[in-house]
Amino acid sequence: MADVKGGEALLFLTDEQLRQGIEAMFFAYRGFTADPDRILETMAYGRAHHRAIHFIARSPGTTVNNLLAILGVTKQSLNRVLRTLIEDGLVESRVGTRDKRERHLYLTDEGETLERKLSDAQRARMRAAFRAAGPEAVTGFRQVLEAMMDGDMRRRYHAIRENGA
Amino acid sequence: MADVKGGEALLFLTDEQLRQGIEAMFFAYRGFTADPDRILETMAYGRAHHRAIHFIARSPGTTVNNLLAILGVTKQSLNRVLRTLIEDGLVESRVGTRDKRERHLYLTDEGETLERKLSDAQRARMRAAFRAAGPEAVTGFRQVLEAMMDGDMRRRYHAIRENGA
DNA sequence: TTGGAGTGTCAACAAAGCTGACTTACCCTG
DNA sequence: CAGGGTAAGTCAGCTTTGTTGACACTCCAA
Repeated sequence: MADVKGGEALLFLTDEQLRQGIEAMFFAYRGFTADPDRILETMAYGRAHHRAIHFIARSPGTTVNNLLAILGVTKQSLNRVLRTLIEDGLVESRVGTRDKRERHLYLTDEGETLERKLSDAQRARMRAAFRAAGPEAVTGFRQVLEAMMDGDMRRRYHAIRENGA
Repeated sequence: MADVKGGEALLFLTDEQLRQGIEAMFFAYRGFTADPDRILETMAYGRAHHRAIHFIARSPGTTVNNLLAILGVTKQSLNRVLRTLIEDGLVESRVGTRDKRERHLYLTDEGETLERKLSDAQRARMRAAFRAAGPEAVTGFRQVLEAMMDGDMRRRYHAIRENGA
């Protein structure tokens, strides 16, 4: 393992290579969020609303606490976003049946319409990038991103994959 | 897992695959910024300061206008950040010799010390991710990220690579 | 029945983005 | 050399999205 890597490591782990990776992340993330941002700024919503909508769409019936952990923000911050989405009729909050303290979150039809609009735009860019780079590059892309995550984020990433399939 | 892979080449543009790519970007970006953020929050600086410091370090003598274009923010927003960095003696602003309207930006020794501290942390994570994923994955990672950028960001990305080498 | 967990809310604040309007200094061209 | 445009800086005011801290309510479980 260490031997195999020795020569290659010297080539691709120079500071210059790493810096380029860092800058690639920075510029690519801008592109990644650009399309949804453009849509959102025509309404009274921001990126935070998009994130909430995305993960509610992905795991319908998720609790507030679970969403909190996924998004990594305080409940006060999430609550403000969630409240506007509920007021505007995009998200429905149902009291739990098993545990009535919990609120389970669902998108309404209107919420799903917006979700589709946002994710269509984001997926279109992702699709174009995947297509341009090719399937092998996509595999590598995902491997590096996964390795870049913090441990608990990686766990959540996998949990959602199982859930959302 | 191995036999699934053949089909993956055909299936990698399904909505589910694209969604996983989107979520991978989200969670990975969190990891990407986590280490510098931890360092920055012990001082009076934020992510915006880090970005300015990074690109000044990368292209010493860059002008305010150039930095503006790279970062994609308004001059008012950048100016606030830059002003504190100059006041604190991390960045030096020199009047241009050829064109005296321009200010050329350099890191001071103190600025370079912080830059190194931040970028060491970020590079360490990038290095670990690159090492874990392997050189082929790194190539794919960069191909996909580059394809995800907006056109002018891609141009800047390459311009910096030439500059910074 | 009491303690703790999950949730929601209020208040106050900070970081970092935005627009618009304006000044100062400077370059370049007619 | 005058005028128009460019680079930078600044002031004021606003928005989004994050933060703490304090507190109330509901409900489960020991």
